[in-house]
Amino acid sequence: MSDRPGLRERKKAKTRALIQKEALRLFREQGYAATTVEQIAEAAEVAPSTVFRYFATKEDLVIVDQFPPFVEALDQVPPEVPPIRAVRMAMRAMIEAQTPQERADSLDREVLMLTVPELWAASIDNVTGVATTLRERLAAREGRPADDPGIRNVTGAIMGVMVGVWTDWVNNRDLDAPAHLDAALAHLEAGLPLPRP
Amino acid sequence: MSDRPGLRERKKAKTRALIQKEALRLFREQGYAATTVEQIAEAAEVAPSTVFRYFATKEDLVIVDQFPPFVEALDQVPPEVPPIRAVRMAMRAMIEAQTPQERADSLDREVLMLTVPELWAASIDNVTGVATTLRERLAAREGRPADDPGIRNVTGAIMGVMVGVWTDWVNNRDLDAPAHLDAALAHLEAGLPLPRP
DNA sequence: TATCTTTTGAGAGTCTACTCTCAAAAGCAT
DNA sequence: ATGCTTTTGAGAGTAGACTCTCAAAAGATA
Repeated sequence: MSDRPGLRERKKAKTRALIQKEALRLFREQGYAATTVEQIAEAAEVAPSTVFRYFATKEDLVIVDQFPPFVEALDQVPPEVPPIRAVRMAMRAMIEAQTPQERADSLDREVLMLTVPELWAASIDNVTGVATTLRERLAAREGRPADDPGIRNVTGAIMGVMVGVWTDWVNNRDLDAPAHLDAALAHLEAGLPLPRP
Repeated sequence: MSDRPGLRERKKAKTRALIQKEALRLFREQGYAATTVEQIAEAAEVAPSTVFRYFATKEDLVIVDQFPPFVEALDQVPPEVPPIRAVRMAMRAMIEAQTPQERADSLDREVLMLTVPELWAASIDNVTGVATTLRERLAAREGRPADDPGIRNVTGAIMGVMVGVWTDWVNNRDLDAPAHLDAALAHLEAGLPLPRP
């Protein structure tokens, strides 16, 4: 009854990964809209219909739900830690848990998502889902109702600051994104002071 | 040489407005994706090709650039006012300058944009444009470079808080959006305190 | 009214994501 | 090897956004 995946399963996983890899490469090289599913199929050496068997829509080739690990990390931060600091810590923990390869891949994918409007659209459910979950968790931590405006504002500000860092990073890939993210959250935590010269 | 618009021009404007009005109605009633351009044409009693003559894409039926008035309002706030407060004041000024009808219409359109992923995508250029402009103006006000991380964080937080209010409002249209927006910015201005029970 | 210009409708045509069907191929179990 | 199940490829088909063309309609001009 040992069920280590059989050849069939392994092959499926391989095909799936290959299709996605080729798709991302083509998207990067010629743009998302300019790449047809047919081209992807050809690059991955499968039939177009096979592509759709693995990914229901073209957009699904890019979208990944990266959130669960973050929530886990957040849940491990002791509840007396205030919200923004908790998010900061969870963020760090998550990033440190990734291998450099994983980190590079996920950042890569994020660039695509932030850069291509269609993808940003397709992932919006994801993003609002993240915001909602984050809000619920933070509310729970603080012993407040989920619809508390204060919690909503904190969550919004966190998301906004993160998007700010991302976009900066998209425009300048040399930036150390994790470090900037941490610094930005620290700044937010301090109440966003802007000392005048 | 007086050129008050002739009949032709007036008719064009009317047709354009009618098409857009019918489109928005249909989008509201049956959803964006479920509404075909053919239906819009039929509702507006024009040929489908006419719809495309007025609006290059289906998305263009919804998208409007609402930002310039806000920038103007912001520029009128004296430079010694700190950024978040300045935004707050500009926001208020802008809202108060609208007629109730205009206000209702623009809020209506915003719901659509926030609700329908395709539209959110189509307007993303607009949104990032807003963020960029806002960032530049705030940087100028504070006498800092446009790429200052502190300014980026403030801008991001402002945008994030605003989106938070919008989404709350989408889920509960009875909310007094302008009031909530103002309160949220005030909260942000105060450094997002969350006193524990 | 007669002529010139602009706008419109009709409709055929393109492109591409996505669906469906069915038979061939490939892994699987005995 | 033999039959059973799953996966695949081939290919035809649909839908809907968007394009193009051309002749008819309508506004402008004199």
